[in-house]
Order: sequence, then structure tokens, then C-alpha cells
Amino acid sequence: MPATPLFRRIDVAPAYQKVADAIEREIINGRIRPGEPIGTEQQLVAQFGVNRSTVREGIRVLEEGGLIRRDSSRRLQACLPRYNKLATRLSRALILHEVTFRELFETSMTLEVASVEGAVERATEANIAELAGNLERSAVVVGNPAGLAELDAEFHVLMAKASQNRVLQLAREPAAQLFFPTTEMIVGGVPEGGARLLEAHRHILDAIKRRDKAAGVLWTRRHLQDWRRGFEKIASLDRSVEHTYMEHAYAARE
Amino acid sequence: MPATPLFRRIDVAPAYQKVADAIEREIINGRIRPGEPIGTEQQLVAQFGVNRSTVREGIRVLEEGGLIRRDSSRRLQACLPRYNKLATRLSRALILHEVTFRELFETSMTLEVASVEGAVERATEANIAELAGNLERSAVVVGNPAGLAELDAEFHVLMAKASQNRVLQLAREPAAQLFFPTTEMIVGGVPEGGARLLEAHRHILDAIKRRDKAAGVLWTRRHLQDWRRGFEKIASLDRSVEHTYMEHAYAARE
DNA sequence: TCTTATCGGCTTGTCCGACAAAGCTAGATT
DNA sequence: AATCTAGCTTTGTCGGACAAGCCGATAAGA
Repeated sequence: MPATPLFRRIDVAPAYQKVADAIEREIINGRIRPGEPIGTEQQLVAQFGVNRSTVREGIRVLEEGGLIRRDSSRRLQACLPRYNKLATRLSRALILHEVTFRELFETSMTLEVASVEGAVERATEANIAELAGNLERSAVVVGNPAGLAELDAEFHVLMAKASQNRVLQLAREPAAQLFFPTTEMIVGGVPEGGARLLEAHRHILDAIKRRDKAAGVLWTRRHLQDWRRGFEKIASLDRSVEHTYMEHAYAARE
Repeated sequence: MPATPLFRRIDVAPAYQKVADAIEREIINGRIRPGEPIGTEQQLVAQFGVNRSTVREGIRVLEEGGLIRRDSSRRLQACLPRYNKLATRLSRALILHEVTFRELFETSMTLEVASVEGAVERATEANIAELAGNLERSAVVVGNPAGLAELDAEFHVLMAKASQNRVLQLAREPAAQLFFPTTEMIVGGVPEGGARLLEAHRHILDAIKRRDKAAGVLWTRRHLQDWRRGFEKIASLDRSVEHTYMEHAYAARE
């Protein structure tokens, strides 16, 4: 091998990948803003000088990555990747890696506590109103495990939102997506479970209102510990989040 | 609207999406194990009864999602989604949402502290050996900001790995990918920055070895506070993680 | 005049057929 | 037996084609 290589590595990326990369670059560094049109497939064919099939494969890649989408008339436009979609992908990865509920619990504890701390510090009136609205609706369905579980998940999403930290919001999503569906099983299986959940939410919201961080953290921890105790009554924490369980989550999505 | 709807919702998903969903389902619920072959495009064409172009679009979707890949001979096989790849997607999303360094810092502080706690509790001898190896290599390049920054990032990855919590490992990746690249700028800009970084890593590893959680947390916090002080010397925490900065990260990737 | 219906044109989703390059297979050769 | 070579398979790409849906413009009707 010569000391100084004569030739640079030849780029052998397939054409569809190059198409995707080229469009991605334009979006990432802001030359195409979210919401702006990308152009028709025909235009892309002309610009890149490749076949339409090739362009379409490149488009699929970006579409799946959430960087572009098709508007009502199926035309291409750049867009902001939605957390939710990406989080679903991550949840899927966690399933396949067969993580345990213990891992989920530990991480969620960390992230939910961080959430409540942020919320206590920085929640706006609007955030508090949203949380209060959620609480009211929860009180109505306290006897209905499925409904309550859904509102519980929403409560925690709103709490993360109230923290005004979007990185935190994103970081907690994947674990939450796997963690919270169990709430239904737990609330349904433990008498007084619904009432305890509601009480915890009340105290958390109260702490946020009073800007009392210690109380917020305390009740968030209690809330999650309740989940854990409930969960251990019906399954082992060291069981992996299973395929069958995920199927359920998938079915709900569609 | 009649009480019982006469018609079920019509499924209008495009064919390529259905192909992707069908394969995805087989993988998610374990009928196709990671590493197992999916079949050739021709076989999929025959099974699904659609055109090869359509199959290929479906394949691109799954490939991008990390659920399938092509082996050395370009044949399709199921695989475990790699964290790293997904984290890159997330980092990209964070950029486009224009999150600030303050958000990154706050979240990283939470997650790195959780990491070190887990590591102190559960690090194996092998984990500790890896961290020690990283430390040795770091000592060698202490005067080289780029090299040291890279090893710093690795140190934190190893720490998360030592926590034995894969959910945590995944949750910290996106923030870390955006957070740590700045280390180079900071270490380069602050005299004694490299030495301080190394000292912190030493104390953290020592704490992990001694199973001393308080010390581990203390030095991790100090380590990140050092980053923060260094960062504030060169930029504002409230600036968004910018496109130009991302371009740098992208260039390095390829 | 204002609304409605119709008509082309354009775009997407899908299909068909084709071909070069690269990998794999198996028979032929040393 | 090890190696080589020719053929088959598969992928990546290409060109062309067509039905269905959307859009704008134009024509018809109130």
C-alpha cells in the first residue's frame, strides 16, 4: 500500500440512497423548510437523472424517516419528524431486544421524576389548565380501567410537555409507550387502584401549581411505585416485554 | 348515523405499505427471527402477488426502519434494529425542532446520573475493564481535543452499557449524539479542560469499582457542570442546536 | 350572475418487461 | 482434491405503460 493513496474511495452507494441523501441534506440544513414542497416525482427524475422507480425508492426512505410526507393531494413536502412516529419505532426496537419491565420501570422512574421537576419549575398556566382538564376527565372514568389508563398516559405526556424540555419529552416517549399500556391491567386488577392513581395525579398537579418540587417528586415516585406493586401482583418485573403484548399495542394503533 | 354501522372502514393503504406491514408483523411477533432470511424479491413478488417495484418500495420502508437488512450477498434478512441508527433519526428530529443546548444539558444530566447509578450497582468486571481501557487510551491523547472528545463519548456509552439497562442506553443516545460533539470545542477552548475531564472519568470509574454511588453521582455531575461552564464560555445555552452544527456531524459520519 | 357539471391534463400507484453487474453453483479441468 | 470457468440467480436500474384521483378550466344550467 502506498504511503499516500493514489485514489479516493469510490462511492458505491446505490442511486436511490443518493437521492434520499441529497434531499435529506437540503432539508437538514434548512434550504427546504418544513411545509415547503419538494417537487413532483417527474421533476426529481429530471433533476437527478435517474428513473422514477429509483426516485420512488429514495422517497420511501425519507418518508419512513419522517422527513417528508405527502399532503392531501399526495404531493411531496418537507415536514418536521413527529416524535410519536419515531418513538413507535424505538418501542419496537425495545421489544425485539427483549428488554425487561424492570429496565422500563427504572428508566421511566428517572424520566418521569425529571419531567415533574421541570414541570414544577416551568409549567405555564396553559400547561396547568391542560393537566387540570385531564384530571377532571379522569375523575369521571375512574371506574373504567381502559379509559383511565389512556388518560394516565396523557397526564404524563402533558407533564413532560409542561417541563418545556423537548429533549426530555422525546427521551421519555419510547419507554412510556411500552410502560403505560400495562396501566390498564394494573388498575383493573387492583381494587382501589383507580382511586390511588387519581389521588397521585391530584397531588402532582397540586405540587406543580404550588411550585413545590419536593412534593411533586414524592408523589411521582409514589405513583410509579404503585404501578410497580400492582405489576408485581400479576407478573414478574424480570419478564421481557413480549411479542404478544406488543401485538396488542399494534392492534390498538390501527 | 345508524347505531350499528353498516360498513366497515375501507382499507385504502397502498400496496407497498401492506407489503411492509405484512413482513413487519411476521418479524415483530417472532415468526421470523432476527438473522433469518426473508426470501428473494422474486419470492415476495410471488407470495404477495404484486409487482417487484411495489415489493421493493415496501422493502425500503422496512430497511429504513431497521427491521430488515441485506447481508453480504445482498439477500434480505430480518435483524435487530440498531440503536445507533435509530438514535441518528432522533437526533435529526431534535435538530429540526430547534431544541436548545439547555434542554440537551438538562436531559443529559438526568440520564447520565441514572447511568452512573446503574453502573455502580451492576457493572460487571468486563464493563469495568472496558472503562479502564477507555481511560488508558484517553490518558494518551489528553492533549488532542478531537481524540479525547471521541473517547469521552465512548466512556459515557460504556457507562450506560455498564448500567445493564438497555432502555436507558437507548434513551440517552439521541441527546448524547448532539451533546458530546461539543466536547471537542470545549476541551480545545479551555486550558486544563482535558485534564479535568480525565480526572472526572478516573473518579467515576473508581466510584464504580468501589460501588460508591454517591461518589459516582457527584463526579458525574461535576463532569457535566464542567462541560456547561466550558460551553457557556463559547456560546449561550439558549441557542438552538443549529443546522450548521449538524452539517458537521453529518460530514463526520460519511 | 352564480352555481354545477364536465372535460382534459397532471400526478401518483402499480404493473410489465428488460438488462448489466455481482454473487453463487456446479460441472469441467488440472 | 483443489481450482477454474461457464451458467444461473438476484439485485439495482431503466424505459414505458395505464388506471385512478386531483386540479383547474371551461361549459351548462338555475
